[in-house]
Amino acid sequence: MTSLAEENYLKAIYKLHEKSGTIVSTSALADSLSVSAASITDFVKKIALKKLITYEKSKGVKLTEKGRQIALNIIRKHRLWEVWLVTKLEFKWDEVHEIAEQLEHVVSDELIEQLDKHLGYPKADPHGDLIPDANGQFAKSNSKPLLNCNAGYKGKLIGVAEHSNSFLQYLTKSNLKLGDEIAVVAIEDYDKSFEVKINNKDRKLLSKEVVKNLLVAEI
Amino acid sequence: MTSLAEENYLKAIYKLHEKSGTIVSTSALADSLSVSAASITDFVKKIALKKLITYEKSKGVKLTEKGRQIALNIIRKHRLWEVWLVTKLEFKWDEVHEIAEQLEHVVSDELIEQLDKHLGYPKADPHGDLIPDANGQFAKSNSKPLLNCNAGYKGKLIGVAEHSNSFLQYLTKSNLKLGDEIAVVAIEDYDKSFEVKINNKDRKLLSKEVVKNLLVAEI
DNA sequence: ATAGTAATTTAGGCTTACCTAATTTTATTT
DNA sequence: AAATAAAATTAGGTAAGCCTAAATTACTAT
Repeated sequence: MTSLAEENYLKAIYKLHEKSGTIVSTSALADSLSVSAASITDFVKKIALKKLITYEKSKGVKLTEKGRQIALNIIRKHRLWEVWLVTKLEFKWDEVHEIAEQLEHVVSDELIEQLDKHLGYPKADPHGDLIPDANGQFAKSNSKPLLNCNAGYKGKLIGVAEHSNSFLQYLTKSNLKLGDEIAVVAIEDYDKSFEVKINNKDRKLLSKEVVKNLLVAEI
Repeated sequence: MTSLAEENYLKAIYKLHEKSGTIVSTSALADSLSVSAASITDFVKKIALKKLITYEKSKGVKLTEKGRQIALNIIRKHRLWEVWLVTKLEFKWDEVHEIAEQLEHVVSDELIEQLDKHLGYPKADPHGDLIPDANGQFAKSNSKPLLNCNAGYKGKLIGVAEHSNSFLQYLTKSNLKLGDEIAVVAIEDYDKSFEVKINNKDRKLLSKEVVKNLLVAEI
């Protein structure tokens, strides 16, 4: 029904739209999928005929509701597999992406149902990203970047806004993980670096770059 | 490195050779892969150039050691995934084949290592088929078809020689499963049907067709 | 407003893995 | 051994998903 390439295009479009909020350009897609712009134009025309996206010549593409549901299903599968890899197979959070990238394309609704059950119906993946349900519905979340918080704020680290290996490994090295309690002791006005206290114990200095990518919520 | 199609061809050649013991013919492969004979000839020439098989024009193909190792690795992955599906995800033994058929192509040595560990290093899949180790080595097995046993024989059901859904469902319906103790009470000479006793309790009549496909071993 | 640059599309091609129809080779039967 | 049937191969073609190079369209800056 939906080819591997189609699934990857739809997922990429979803993610780029999520990031920018706008119509997705040919070059953004080409970049994200590591495919030439010419190939994108070709492919995009084809899946537009299948009503998975709308395509405005020279402007870009948008997902239709049908395309969006397919993208969300892939994302659901990807995140469930990541949970499995970390909780059952002892992988680290920076080791699961490429494997989940393959597993997400396995086709079987019963498999995903049983996997979800096996994992205890998790709401988020190992990076704190919410897992949409079988209908593409997300739970509500009131997380915000730590950067937006003031001195005195106290909350829990519930996700990261950046998934690069280097960032994830930096956090691991710094002994920061999801669930940790973070209290903002002080904010340096000059460079927006944060002095924080982790789990009421360790004091740490975090750069603006870092706190921008830490997502926190009320305890 | 190895494409999906290549993996499936190598696996099919392995299985056909296992069954027949001979060189594998174009038509047997065409049949098994549901692909035209002409396509088989084409493809077989290509993978012969890659030294995965040897190809004798108009006679058939054989795996090279390299091809055999790839085939065994796919079989290893397939069987490990089947164990996972049955033991962790609560699937029935007649429901796992098509899903494992997809999962077997996921590429990650660490994944398979961790999966193997997670499952407790199983030696056999849910149908009793042995799982080769990472070097393509099988454990020894002394199973034989129940058909080859005499009246008075007592053994354990450790595998099946036929994997069709209808056979597996027949066994399930008959309340026969791996691990059951089977004692041969009598053999009807006329049609080679077996009267057996299961787990020292239920008496059952099994046709020749059935006992041919039940693999037993000493307790 | 127009030149220059960047983004996009068109045109023409390639590879992989398939196909059908025609031909050739091998096996079987009389 | 010749005739027939079955199996395998060759020849020519297709669709999917990619490519480069050239042409076009859109954006930016003076």
